[in-house]
Amino acid sequence: MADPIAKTVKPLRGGAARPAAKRGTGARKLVKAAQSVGEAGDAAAAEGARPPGRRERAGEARRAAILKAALAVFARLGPDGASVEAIAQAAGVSKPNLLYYYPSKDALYLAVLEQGLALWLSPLGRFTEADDPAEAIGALIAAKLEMSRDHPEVSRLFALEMLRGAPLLKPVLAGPLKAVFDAKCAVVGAWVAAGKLAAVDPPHLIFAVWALTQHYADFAVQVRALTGKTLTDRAFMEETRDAVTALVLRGALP
Amino acid sequence: MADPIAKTVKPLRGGAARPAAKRGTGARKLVKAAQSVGEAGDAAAAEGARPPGRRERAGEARRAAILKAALAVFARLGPDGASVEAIAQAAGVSKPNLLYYYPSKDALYLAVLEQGLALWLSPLGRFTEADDPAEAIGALIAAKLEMSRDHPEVSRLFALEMLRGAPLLKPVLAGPLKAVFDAKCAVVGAWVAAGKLAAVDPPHLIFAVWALTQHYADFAVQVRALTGKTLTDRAFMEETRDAVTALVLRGALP
DNA sequence: TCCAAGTTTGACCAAATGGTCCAGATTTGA
DNA sequence: TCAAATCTGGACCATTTGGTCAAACTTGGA
Repeated sequence: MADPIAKTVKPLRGGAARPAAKRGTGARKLVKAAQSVGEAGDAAAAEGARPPGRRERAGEARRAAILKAALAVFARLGPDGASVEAIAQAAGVSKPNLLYYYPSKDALYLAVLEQGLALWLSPLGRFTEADDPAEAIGALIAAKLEMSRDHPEVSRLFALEMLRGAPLLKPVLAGPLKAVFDAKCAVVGAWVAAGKLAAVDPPHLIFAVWALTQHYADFAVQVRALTGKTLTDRAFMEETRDAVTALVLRGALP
Repeated sequence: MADPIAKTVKPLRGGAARPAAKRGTGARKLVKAAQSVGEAGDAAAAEGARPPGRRERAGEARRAAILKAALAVFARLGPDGASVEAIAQAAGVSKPNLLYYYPSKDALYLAVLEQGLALWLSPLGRFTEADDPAEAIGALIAAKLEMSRDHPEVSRLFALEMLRGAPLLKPVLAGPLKAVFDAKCAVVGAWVAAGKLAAVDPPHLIFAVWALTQHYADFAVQVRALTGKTLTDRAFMEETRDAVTALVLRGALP
């Protein structure tokens, strides 16, 4: 895939009308998705609020199945290694049918990325200066680790994007993510100033939490090879959470 | 690339003799490379110790150029996204010429991996029970961070491999790496038992060092987007080293 | 100088793959 | 019940790409 964005923007082919799915294009779409993280779900309710017929529901299910399969395949093989055919097969759908719902591989990839974005960003939730640092940081670590356990493919997908140099994500990083990041850095800074935290460097503290928690998803194979355990193992999950939390808190508390 | 190993093992084509380059095949090769990490360099000296003529040297240079270009391209685009043509171009060589030195894309990929392996494994150097924990851990962190600064592509390449599920590396992980890992865990365990270290969980401590240091190479785009800095920035490098070291040591020392 | 071995490349080939067409099946709404 | 709208998938196409071939070009040594 050369330039996902450029190829995605193209005239619709003449035939039958397509299910409404492409609002916004390329990276802009991702930024928009990222910004609406905290907002209310955009489910029905908005415009044409007619009850979904059997057909519509089936279509939505198919679309979801495709998206799910695509996430799995993209996260494992990467956007280049994954073939449309393979994704279609994994979703139990014919290739042309997949292309009916998502007009191109790039569009599909973008959709997968978009879908994962909210989930990916969510753990850096809303903790404020007023919160207790130990509790807030502990909660963040727990949330990120659960994310690594329950949605490792999402973590891997974004890791993959980072490794490629984040061609699609850069706007998100520089925009919405930076905004949240700066805000959280400020909170940490305030904690430090208030003497609630040792003199840690806020950005590095946040990087540390990310790195420590994502490691168990992105490098799961290595972790498994070396310890024989996975986060799905209840005991290992708790052990990991305790170890990471202890490390960070002991390192950050006064 | 479906199965790098299977495709690599194939009869040499009938024509001219190939430069001796393929000893061992596929994953076995990688394990061998990993095992010989500490050993002396296998430069000349061995068999035919005649002085290298101009031609031979030129060939070796070309081979090195190809390997270097391949590392860069593979690390950025992944083994599937990288085309032989692109690598050849980056190396300033024609495609058939590249294929002359490395009989297939898979073989080249394997060679790149093999080359990086020693470097990748080396930082987990030789620290023993007798060493001072703070010093040893500090040195490890420093070494890994330098690695992230000076050879980020290597780090990314291996991260990529992990994300794909380490099809080629699994034997290395389960073999040589696990051996070193277990040994180092034992050392950490001994430190804990001797009261030189708090009651940390050895595997998680090591994972922590890996995760914290590799993050700055693998997620360099994100770090740059959020802080505007890179490890190549001297001040940022030191700041990072201090932050990571402080975090780990404060978390691990009694 | 001449030759055999090694090196380089333009032209080509076959497979894989993203994407298109179209004809037929299925729903939906009137 | 019927026509319009929407789905579905087999056949097909163009491009990309890993890899091959044969012919031309270097180079080191007898």
